Amino acid sequence: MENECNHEHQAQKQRRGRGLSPAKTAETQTRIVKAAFQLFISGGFEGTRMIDVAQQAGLGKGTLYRYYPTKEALFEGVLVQALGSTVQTLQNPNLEPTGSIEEILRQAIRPFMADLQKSHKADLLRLIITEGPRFPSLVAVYQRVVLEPVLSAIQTLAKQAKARGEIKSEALIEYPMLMLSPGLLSIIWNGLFLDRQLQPEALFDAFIELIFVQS
Amino acid sequence: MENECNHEHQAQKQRRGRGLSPAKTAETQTRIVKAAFQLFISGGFEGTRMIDVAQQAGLGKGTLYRYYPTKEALFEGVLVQALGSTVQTLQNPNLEPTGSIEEILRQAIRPFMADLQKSHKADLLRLIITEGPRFPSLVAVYQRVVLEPVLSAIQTLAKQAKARGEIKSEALIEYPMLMLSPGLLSIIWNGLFLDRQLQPEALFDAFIELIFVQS
Amino acid sequence: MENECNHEHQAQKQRRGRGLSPAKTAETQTRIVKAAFQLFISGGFEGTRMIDVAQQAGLGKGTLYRYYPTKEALFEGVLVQALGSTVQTLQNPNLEPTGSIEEILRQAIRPFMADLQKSHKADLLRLIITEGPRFPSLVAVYQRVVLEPVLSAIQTLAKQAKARGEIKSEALIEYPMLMLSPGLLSIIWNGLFLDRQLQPEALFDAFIELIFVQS
Amino acid sequence: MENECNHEHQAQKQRRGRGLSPAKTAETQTRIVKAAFQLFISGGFEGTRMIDVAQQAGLGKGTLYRYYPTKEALFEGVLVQALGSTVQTLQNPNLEPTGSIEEILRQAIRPFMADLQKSHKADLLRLIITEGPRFPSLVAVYQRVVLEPVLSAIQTLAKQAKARGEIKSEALIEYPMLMLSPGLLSIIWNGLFLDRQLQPEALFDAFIELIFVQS
DNA sequence: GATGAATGAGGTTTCATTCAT
DNA sequence: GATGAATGAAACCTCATTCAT
Repeated sequence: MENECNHEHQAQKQRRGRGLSPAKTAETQTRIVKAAFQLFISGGFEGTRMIDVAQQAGLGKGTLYRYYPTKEALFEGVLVQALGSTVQTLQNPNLEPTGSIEEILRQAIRPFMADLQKSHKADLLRLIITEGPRFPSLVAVYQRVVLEPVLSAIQTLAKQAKARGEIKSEALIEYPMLMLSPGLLSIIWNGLFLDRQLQPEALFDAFIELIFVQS
Repeated sequence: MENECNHEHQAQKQRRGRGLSPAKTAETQTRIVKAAFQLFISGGFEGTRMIDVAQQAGLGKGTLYRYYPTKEALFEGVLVQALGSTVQTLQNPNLEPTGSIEEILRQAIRPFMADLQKSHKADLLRLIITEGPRFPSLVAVYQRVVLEPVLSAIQTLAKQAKARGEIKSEALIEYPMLMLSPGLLSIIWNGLFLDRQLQPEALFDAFIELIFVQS
Repeated sequence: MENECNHEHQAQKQRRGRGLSPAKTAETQTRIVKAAFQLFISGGFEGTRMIDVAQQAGLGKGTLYRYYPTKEALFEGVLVQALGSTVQTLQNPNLEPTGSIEEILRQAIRPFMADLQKSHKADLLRLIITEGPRFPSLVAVYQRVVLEPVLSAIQTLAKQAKARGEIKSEALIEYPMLMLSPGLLSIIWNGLFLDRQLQPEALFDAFIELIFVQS
Repeated sequence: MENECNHEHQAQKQRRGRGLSPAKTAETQTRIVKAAFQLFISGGFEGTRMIDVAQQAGLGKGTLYRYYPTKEALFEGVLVQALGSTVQTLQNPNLEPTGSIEEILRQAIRPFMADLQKSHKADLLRLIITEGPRFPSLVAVYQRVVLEPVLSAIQTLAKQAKARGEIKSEALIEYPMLMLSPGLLSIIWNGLFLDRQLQPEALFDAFIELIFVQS
């Protein structure tokens, strides 16, 4: 009753106070990352000004630079942070070996597709795609911690499917990334054609159907 | 103060036309577009300076501005021009109705895939993807003159395939863009992972195989 | 919340005084001055950051500002302090009236020259020379407490020398600062040409020799 | 009578025009160097803002950067230019071998001393002294093109004087820079004690008198 | 017609200083 | 008393754009 949401108010209201606080640091960090991610998403790297990030986070410019020494560092920091949650998602293998490979694929990948939109993974990916050439190290990290594991898993499944005869072609063994192409397509598509969005799950379902629903 | 040398711009070249030497102009245009395209490809919109375009084209900055009044205009002009050749490619339907849909698809789309790399269509697409949000009108043009016709054609083929029983699923009818996802994947992939390039045709072949080579 | 420990600042040390532990304070002062002097020497006024001074002194920025309210105050405080030891050195007149003026000059000034390097007087002088225009009050103090007394003493000696016939010229009476020029030269020289240092004493000796070893 | 100082007016009046001119470039260059030198003299390197230089020169910031890509480059450029005139002065040896070494020294060095003030050589020297540590390359140039030749010449004269018996001491042979110390003293002195300026020539005369007028 | 010198808004970054804890 | 997170004025530098020649 008294003022339980006291600090929340302050965060919103752009507190002019400059005091220190033992745990405020973490909150400031969070505010920065959140603001920066949002702005980088909509404006890209070049299109985002440091002062906008600061204002969006309710901070002064200088504060930003206490946490990230350059705009590049901010960008990388934000993306690496965002990448962390992606990796966490991936670490829920959740692969029940019961059922056909088709089932397993659906179970394993579809949730990720569905998650692309709800979480900001699609935005993250779009950012990496768009700004990748400027941040090769970021791309390398992404490749190592996200892409390679996923491709390996898909390849393994593809081999099983081939072994079990559920798939005739070896194409998926050689090009496991094909399985991700519907997701990629939806990300790019939705980034360009704002008035005609595609559901990644729907696209993925269609893709699976195309592959398996034959005979 | 007086204006007696009104026709001074004619003096340079042939007397006939009133405009600036049309041949020279066209060549300069070409040089600009070529230089700008190349630079936009490697540096993106923000990363390309007008003076670099001018120098690359062997011109002065002022001259560049005679042809394109702003950097935006230059970018759009360049992309629209590049788009033109894409459209030309598309207008060779070349669809021989003989053979299975699979054959037709291969015949129709695979050359385009193979062409992605050789011509600079992949680069063009990457540019549109990257800078699209900043140039919505460009995206609209691309959608209208390239994407829609292609998707329509694919859809038509997909309907035929379904009708003929060559494909069981209706997925491709609803989501014809799926047929383009291997190409898109290779474009994005090659833009990010410079040390492990994917051949669009190979990816497309694998995709077709995955769909059709069943049981 | 409660305030019963109003005297908490006493608790740290002896009960008697009310002020902040005087010993601690003095030590902190010393640390600050030492750190700041060192940094001002190598970086000049503009080139020295307050945070570096604080860190070098093992303090927080805020603490630094408790002792010196501005960077200017710190600079002046440091230099005035350093000036103090110079003055002390000067107050050992040590002028034994026995022997020639040449002897007395050597005895009186040479130790000071030799001291220039060992102590940081050369650095101090260089700082005053370099930053003087920004701190006129400092220069005035230096002029009053160091320069004038020294010049007076030299002048007195020069008059004696003239009276005794040890020097023919009256130049040194009118321009007593000439006697300091070898020291100044070495300070400036050593500040510029780090790889070819000059010993102030050697230069001073040469100067004296030049003046007196004639006939 | 008509308007002979026509262009001078424009220079003063901060011409807003942006036009190009084949020879205006040199004038702009001159304006920049002049303005920058003046400001660097009074404010030092750190104390001079690029925008002030631009305004003082009647130019926009950007124009400054067309001519000098960084503040450091501007500083070095200005000093090197100023150094040029110093070197020119030195190249009038003007040493008439008639008369005593004392005469020659007076003839050779005194004009330079007298020139220190009138031209801006004293200011130049003060700048080099003050900012030297930040611009070692500049110091090296100065050492090579100005200092070494001068010291060599002095040394040669000192040897002659010794050989002729005009000087008993070898001090000047080993430390030829002593001959410059009165000049240096006056430069430093005048920079610090604005209300009690010393004439370099007077100081130099006194110095010479001290050395030669003996017995 | 072509040119490039000139411009200045706008962006990044630094750092002296404050003050809540 | 001490601390360092927060602040924002101010400095450097870039580059799209203009226009006199």
